Amino acid sequence: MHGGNLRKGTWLQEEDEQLISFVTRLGERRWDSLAKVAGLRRSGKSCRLRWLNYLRPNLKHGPFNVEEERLIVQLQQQWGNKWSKIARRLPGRTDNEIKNYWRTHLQKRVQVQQGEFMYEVENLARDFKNKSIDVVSNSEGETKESSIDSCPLSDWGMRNSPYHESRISDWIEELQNGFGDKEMELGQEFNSINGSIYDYNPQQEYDTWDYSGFLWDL
DNA sequence: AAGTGTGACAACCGCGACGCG
DNA sequence: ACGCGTCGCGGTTGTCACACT
Repeated sequence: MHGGNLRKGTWLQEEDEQLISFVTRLGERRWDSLAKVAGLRRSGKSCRLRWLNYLRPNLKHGPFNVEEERLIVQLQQQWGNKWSKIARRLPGRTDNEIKNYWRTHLQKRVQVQQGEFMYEVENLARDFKNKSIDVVSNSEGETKESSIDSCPLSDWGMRNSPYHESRISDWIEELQNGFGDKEMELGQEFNSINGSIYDYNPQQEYDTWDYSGFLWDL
């Protein structure tokens, strides 16, 4: 097909009406032929896109609701930019619409929200580190250096024990059982901090929604 | 009021997959 | 098996409206 005489850009109402009329009669196929038969100076691709994204019946054209937003973010994280696949889970929405909505509305929100989550975790970790240095100083009369700054967060819990325990929970337990009141108090504090970071249940699948409560308020 | 920046959405483009003769 | 036309997908660009200076 020669593209020299083809129209581009925004569709006119007459073109839409013409397209609807011919797709209804001929079906959603052979777009190049359909465009010719319909007398549309558009490429088959352009006709197909226009039909699928805007003219097809049962399309929703309003704003996305919260449930749809949640689903988009969840599925995007699960499948990546598989917009057509994601679109199949949102009846009445098109891949193009979802893709645009993701880029203009959701992507930034998710990035901000994830950044804030990591900020919170790092604060807790820093707090935890400071307390651990205090306790070690008190119990052994010297301060041992923590390697938190050089450790990835995921490894940090395992590596940072001043007793070089392989399990940080053992350390917490030891603190709570073996020390005096002051240390016991600290141990409980550790436990509460520790719990917020390390009470990881492998049976539970963590995803964005487990730590993104405020995403929808942004 | 005019110029500029930004966000939202529509449409196009390139490329790979698929089906058919 | 191969070539060609068509389709589907994801990335990118164009356009418009509105906010801001």
